[in-house]
Amino acid sequence: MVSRQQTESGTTARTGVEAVTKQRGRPRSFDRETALEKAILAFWEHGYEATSVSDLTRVMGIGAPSLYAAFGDKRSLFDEVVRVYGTRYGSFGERALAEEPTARAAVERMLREAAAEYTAPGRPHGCLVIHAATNCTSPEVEEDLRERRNANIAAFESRMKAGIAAGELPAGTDAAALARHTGAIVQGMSQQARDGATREQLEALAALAMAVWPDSSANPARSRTEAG
Amino acid sequence: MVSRQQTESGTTARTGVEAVTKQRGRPRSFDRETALEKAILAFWEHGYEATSVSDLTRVMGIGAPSLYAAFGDKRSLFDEVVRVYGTRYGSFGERALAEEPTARAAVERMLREAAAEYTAPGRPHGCLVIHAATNCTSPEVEEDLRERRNANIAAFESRMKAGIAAGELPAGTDAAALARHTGAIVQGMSQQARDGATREQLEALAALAMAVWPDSSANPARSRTEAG
DNA sequence: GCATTTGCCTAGTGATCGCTACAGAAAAAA
DNA sequence: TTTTTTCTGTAGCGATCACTAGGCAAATGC
Repeated sequence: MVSRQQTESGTTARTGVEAVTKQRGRPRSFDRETALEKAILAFWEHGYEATSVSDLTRVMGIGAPSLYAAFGDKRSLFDEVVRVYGTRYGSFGERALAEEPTARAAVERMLREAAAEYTAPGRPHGCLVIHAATNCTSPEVEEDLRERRNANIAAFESRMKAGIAAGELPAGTDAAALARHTGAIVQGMSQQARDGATREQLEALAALAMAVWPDSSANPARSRTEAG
Repeated sequence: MVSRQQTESGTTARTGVEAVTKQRGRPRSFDRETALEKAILAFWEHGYEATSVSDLTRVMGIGAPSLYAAFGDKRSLFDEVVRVYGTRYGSFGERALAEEPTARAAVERMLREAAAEYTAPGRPHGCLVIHAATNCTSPEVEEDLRERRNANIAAFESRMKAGIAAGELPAGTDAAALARHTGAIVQGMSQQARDGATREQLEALAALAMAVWPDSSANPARSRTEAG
């Protein structure tokens, strides 16, 4: 009765085969997935506290009781929003870390993609995880996203340590500092995307930031028109 | 009758000589400056929206009517808080830019001091201007601090351009990108200070970030225990 | 058809928001 | 002292907050 409401109704897995059983009562008059996407955009743009339930019902196109029946309370809706956001919009970092052959290539790709993602047209700028729960009345929400941010930095560090172990980075490389630096660049890029920076400006920033890597070439701060 | 209430009462400048004229009515029962400092700390820690007027009256130790009589409404109190914060806590950047002989030395000092300021004990961590007005219901407050952040980046850029003109930086240096990069580092440091980073961690991050400068030495990402 | 189940809509809950009217209290001016 | 001026405390304003009770609507099961 409780958890049932928050899952997509109409499908049940039975004996390994997905069987569609007709729901008994009145069917939902809205599409849960598109309503969730609207909620993602609203929370993304205005943050957890500044997005009221009446804001949500307006942009989702449903009444408050429908929202509570389908998603639980505001907090659990936000939790789902953060989870889906992570897989739908915030996974480029993990993907780069997992797919690129070196830590350096992974971070370079991540920063380049961040410049594009954080300024993508038709979406709120910047990163939801970085901005949606700052200055919250309820500390739990704030703490939840804080842990995600710190987990990201920890993931950077472990990837860099793997790079050191693999010999792709010098043995003396300070993985923790490099990871924190990468996190600061990502967070700073997200902030500046919110503050109106363009994709090109963020790309230049990111390219410059790559100069801190041990095997970088000299004179990175030269303009691209001169240095190529 | 309107602006009078918001200034410190009891002193009036007359014919160039500061004359203390006794106030006519009942004197204020609290010290306006210490109450303002409490408000600074409250807004600094929780941000504009998450700090309610009742929060303010509690930490300031005064009633709501006294607050409104002495500081105007919540918005104008926040404006004063931001202004005083800027001179009291947020001026280390300007000072470094103005006092250091080179742009590079100025940024290096600014980042080093930021690591200390953003983690100073007994105060909220991070920067009020960066964090206190994200996700606001009223866009004006958000825009006000956004303009301050962008003005800071513009100040970085003009200092770097001056450095190029003075010959202390290579002529091809991309001042705009370097300024945005510096802004990203500062904003990232502030975010990480809020997320629990220590002063030492931020100092390592800042030292690493200085490697993007044209005249930096090689292999900056090495640990200090090995390289220094 | 009828009963059951489930979702939607109206209308509201108590709590808190920013803010203020009003009366009493404390000072100087008369 | 009395009057005038200003501040303080109580008490409450309308608006909005997150949230929900209750009745109706729309589907299936019989």
